[in-house]
Amino acid sequence: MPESYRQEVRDLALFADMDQGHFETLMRGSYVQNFPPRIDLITEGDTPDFLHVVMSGSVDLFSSWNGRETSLATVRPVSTFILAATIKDAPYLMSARTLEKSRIILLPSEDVRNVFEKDGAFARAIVTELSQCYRAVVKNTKDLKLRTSLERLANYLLRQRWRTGSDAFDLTMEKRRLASFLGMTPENLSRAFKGLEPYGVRVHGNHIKITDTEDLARFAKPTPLIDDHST
Amino acid sequence: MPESYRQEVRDLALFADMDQGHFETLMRGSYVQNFPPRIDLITEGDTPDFLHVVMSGSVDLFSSWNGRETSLATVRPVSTFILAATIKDAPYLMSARTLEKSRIILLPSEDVRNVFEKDGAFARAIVTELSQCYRAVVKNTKDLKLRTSLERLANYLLRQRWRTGSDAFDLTMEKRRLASFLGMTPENLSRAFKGLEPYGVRVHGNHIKITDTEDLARFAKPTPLIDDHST
DNA sequence: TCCTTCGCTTGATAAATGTCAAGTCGCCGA
DNA sequence: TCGGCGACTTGACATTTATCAAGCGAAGGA
Repeated sequence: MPESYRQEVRDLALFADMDQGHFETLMRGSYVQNFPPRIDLITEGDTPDFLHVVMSGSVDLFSSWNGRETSLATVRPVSTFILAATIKDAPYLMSARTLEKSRIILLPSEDVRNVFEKDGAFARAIVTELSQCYRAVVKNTKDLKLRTSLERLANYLLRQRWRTGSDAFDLTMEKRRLASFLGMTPENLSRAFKGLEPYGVRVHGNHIKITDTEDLARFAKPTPLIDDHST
Repeated sequence: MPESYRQEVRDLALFADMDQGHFETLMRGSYVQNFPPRIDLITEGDTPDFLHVVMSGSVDLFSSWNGRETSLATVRPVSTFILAATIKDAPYLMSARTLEKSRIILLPSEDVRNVFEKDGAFARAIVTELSQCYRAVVKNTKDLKLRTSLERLANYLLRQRWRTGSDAFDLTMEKRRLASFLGMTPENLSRAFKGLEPYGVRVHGNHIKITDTEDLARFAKPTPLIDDHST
């Protein structure tokens, strides 16, 4: 087994405090794999084989029903996905595909469950991770149910501004995926960008410039209870 | 401290396997309280004082933003709420109010966190509970983003049919709250019920009768990946 | 360089959903 | 028994959002 990624995994909050022997057990069955862009990693409804850890690149979590599809989240390094399904040994609720070239570590689900049963520190780390995920989804639900698409876009842009620390930034995903993530069509997103021009939003391709943050915020009315993704 | 509710709590999956001494610690600071209907229990944005356990009655979890309000979930006996906020010691993302007369046990958040840090079995039980909650919210998000309001109502009715095991049942909440829960206005819900008549849905007050399940299911296209709330 | 492809935009239109106002109905207390 | 309140319904209308079709324009391959 290559040593190259052992330390990267060990440094993750999820694995940092666990027993060394248990960690070895996990690593023994694990492997790392490089995927090209647009490769399907998992399909919703399947049973978890591996816990996935994204080391580089990015992964789209999405779901389909009745011919429709929606993007639910983007996983960026370094974090895991499908943790809940792995622990419960329940079917995936979302599908996953790489967005770009990605390096992903695979930990056999059964090993993860076995170690989880024995290792209290690991269980506590999982609680922390799951709490974070749970709260993120709740915030997303509030965003969807309480705001119009224009308001969702405005707040999304303010979050990006906060994340990058700059009034000018590039969108981190295609507009079509952003539209899906925000729960609207690409056409509607295009018009929503236009609709935010009066509030000081300039768009050139995927480059965004916010010329009047105060004005945009007055419209968007951001709140940490929806828009602060760190707590 | 009254012994009356000790065993009820101990029997909950969340507390069943934990160390006896730790359980005593939790119970020492706890108390039970009876609330009338429509009483506010917690307000979003506040910091968790107590983990709440609903022993009887029911509690509405909701959220407000910019003068709008939406119902996110109903908590029924016996289960807890605001577990994630308690563990993370982060602000509540939802408000809670009793829907009916309710008996609720309150466990000081700090005690919960202290025991969580020491007790692996408790941590594992929390993981199980949080996984369940997380997956429930993801399913709800898929319901919201992939379905129209008519489809959401149709699938809701099929879930109720499944839950009660009968083609005829009463709605468990006011229509206005059901509308809010399903992400629509009361007016729209009223029309949606009408829109499902051709598929064999009869409504009299809050009594529902499904005369042609096959037909309704053909329209609703339920899937366990959204509608099975047990996994 | 030219051509194709694909994502994006735009316009016209349709469908879904929300808003406002007025009514109906049933329940509960005086 | 009689109001009166509140939830629900209904109709008319406005707004939001989706759909369909056409066109634009940048990126990449022949």
